[in-house]
Amino acid sequence: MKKKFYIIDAATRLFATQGFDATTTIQISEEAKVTEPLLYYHFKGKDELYTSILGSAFDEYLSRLDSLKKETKTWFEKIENIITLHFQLIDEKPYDFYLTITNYPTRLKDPENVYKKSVKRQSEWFKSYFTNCLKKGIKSGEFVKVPVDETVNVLVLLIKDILRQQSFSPKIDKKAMNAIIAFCRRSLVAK
Amino acid sequence: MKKKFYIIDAATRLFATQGFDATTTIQISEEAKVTEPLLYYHFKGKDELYTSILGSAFDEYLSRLDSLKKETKTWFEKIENIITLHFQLIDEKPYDFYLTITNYPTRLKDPENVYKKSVKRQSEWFKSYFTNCLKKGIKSGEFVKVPVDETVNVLVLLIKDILRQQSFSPKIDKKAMNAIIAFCRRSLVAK
Amino acid sequence: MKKKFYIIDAATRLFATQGFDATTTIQISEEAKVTEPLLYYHFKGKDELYTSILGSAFDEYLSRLDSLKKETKTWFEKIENIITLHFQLIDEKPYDFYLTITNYPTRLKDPENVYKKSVKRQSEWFKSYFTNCLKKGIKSGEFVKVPVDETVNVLVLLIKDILRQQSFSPKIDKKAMNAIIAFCRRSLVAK
Amino acid sequence: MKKKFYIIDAATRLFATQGFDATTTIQISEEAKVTEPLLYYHFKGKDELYTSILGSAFDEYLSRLDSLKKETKTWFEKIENIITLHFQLIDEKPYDFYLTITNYPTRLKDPENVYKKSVKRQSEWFKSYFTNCLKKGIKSGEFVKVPVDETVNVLVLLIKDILRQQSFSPKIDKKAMNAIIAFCRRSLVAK
DNA sequence: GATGAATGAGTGTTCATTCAT
DNA sequence: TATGAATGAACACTCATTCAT
Repeated sequence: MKKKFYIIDAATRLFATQGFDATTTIQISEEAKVTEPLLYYHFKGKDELYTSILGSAFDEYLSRLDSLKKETKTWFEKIENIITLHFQLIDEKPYDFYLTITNYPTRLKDPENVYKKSVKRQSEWFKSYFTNCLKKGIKSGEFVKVPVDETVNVLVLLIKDILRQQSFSPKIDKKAMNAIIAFCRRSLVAK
Repeated sequence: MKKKFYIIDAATRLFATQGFDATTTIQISEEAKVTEPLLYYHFKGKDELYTSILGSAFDEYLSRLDSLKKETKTWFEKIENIITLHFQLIDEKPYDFYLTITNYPTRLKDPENVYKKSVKRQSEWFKSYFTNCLKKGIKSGEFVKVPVDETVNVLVLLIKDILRQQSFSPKIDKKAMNAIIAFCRRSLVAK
Repeated sequence: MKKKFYIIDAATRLFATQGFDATTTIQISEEAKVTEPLLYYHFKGKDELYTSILGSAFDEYLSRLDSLKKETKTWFEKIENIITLHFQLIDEKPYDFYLTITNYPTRLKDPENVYKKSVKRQSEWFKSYFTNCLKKGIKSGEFVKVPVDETVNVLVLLIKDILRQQSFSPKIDKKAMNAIIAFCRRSLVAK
Repeated sequence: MKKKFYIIDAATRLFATQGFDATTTIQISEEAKVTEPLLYYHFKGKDELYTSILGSAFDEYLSRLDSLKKETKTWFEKIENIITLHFQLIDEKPYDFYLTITNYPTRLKDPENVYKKSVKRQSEWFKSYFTNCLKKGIKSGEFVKVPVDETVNVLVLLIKDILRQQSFSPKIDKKAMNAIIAFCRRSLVAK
């Protein structure tokens, strides 16, 4: 059972750094210090190993999103929290969370649509979260009047790039994080 | 000679949509309506075909950046132009320019460092362009006082995501474009 | 594991009869009644398969040379023994020993210099063996006075051709063997 | 027409040094400073190019054998002459004459049996030449009594090895040549 | 749980050869 | 004579996967 964990660990790292196609089952088994057939004992195949990892990553990702503080003093604090959270996530598990934003490997079979479903959930989560924030913030006068839907997209875009940009850097870059937060605050919060 | 162009065309499309590893030489030749060995007559191999395409894409990309209007009324107009340009680029040649921001395929051999050199040039271009804009704009009072280096990074991040996001959509999404521009303007331009 | 032996066996035969370049991996696998990839499970590639076979052949060859009787009544008997041994070797394993004298395939990669090292050992062995024989035999008056170094070369030449000539004949040709021995005896032994 | 000669020249050199299989038509054309299709204008293909070269080489070889002095004082002089001739041949055209003794490439098509016929002629020439020498020499008392047929084989063997051994050395090695002649003289000529 | 041995299907690449000009 | 462009057939090799134990 310990060995199963090694496999997952090695595979996650390799998939994230090299991509699905460039990672071979032999590489995974060697990196995990395990023989190749064991991989097939624990998983149906390379595809299932990937979707399994991806599924877990998305599950944790979404549950972390859900665990964000509900109560905040200002609406911008909600946006700030989400940016901060992503820097934390990447710091904890860079490879796992990076996989949630890489392109879906074209050759991967995903009969249960693990990827598709998760992406949909994630995208809906963001949309509803940011839409709510913006609408309420504008209404209360905290935010300037911005076109809600389009601005939501800009924010999602920025969030994704945090994952992409930071994934393989070792430590939280506080300056980068604060710059992004400040950039958004100036753009949204009314004087 | 016409056939060489077909090969480049097909390869660009496939590399951009499927990735380097998932694209096979036989796929390229079929898509280009050409036999496989012809690919090896015009290029040393799959690797050279890729780096050749990537090199051209970067060359055009960088020359388009250089051709941006030097004279502008305001400093923000310079930033606006660069955002607009990227929407145009993607509209013209979505596959070519998408390749400039995808991850470098780990298994690709690039003995002449086409990729590395181009990325360096591109990154230096952006850094110098945005740094100049911000410094001058702040000095003149057009922009609010922001930490220059960190804000440059935020802008670069946003630009790259325009390429990524829009690459496979057919038409320029004016609303999305204007939202990004407006988002940046509010964040930078002093009232 | 039995199948690994079949591969070696088939490869040896084919390399010896057709040469390295003219022998394809598929031919070897068919001859060995094995699938092609198995060849790559047991050996790194065609090159390593060849050098592995060549290495074993040289090892056995040199150990057989070393096992020659040390004690002989006359010095010529030593030369006679070496000629006889070569007829025996070819009779036992015609393909293996033939490989030790064929030209080194120009396209073969031999990073550990299996071939080069073995050829050097072999050539030094012959030189020292024959030089010793001739010098001692001349001193004792058994042999006529011949220029040692040059005559050594003539003898080596003759030995190699025994391997070459006999390799693909099924049985020891006693007449041919005795003719060579007699030819040498008349040329060397004093009346 | 000059270019045809370049092709033959380059091909001969490459075939001799690398072997038939390891030599590609591209290599030949590059070495000859000619384009590949020209090779097919002058010859039916790689096979015909090889057999053509081989045929010429054999023709010249056999005509040189025929041109040996008929009149000699002693019978051994005839044997001496043939050894000397081979050192000369190799000195003049090392690649051409080397090809006459390399193994016949298994994959080569030779519909007119250029190789087979030439080898037969050559072998018959040697047999008749040496048999005549030995018989006459023994009868006249110049040679010791040796078994003719077997000794002929020994001599042929030695001759072939001269070609093989010397082919890629630049200059005639007089010492080696004299050693071989002396070796044979002692073995054959009666005191 | 775990593994050494084995394989079907495919991958990038090369080669001798031909075609159109 | 001469060549740039093109191809059918084959080649060495890899990969995800399975089987027997």
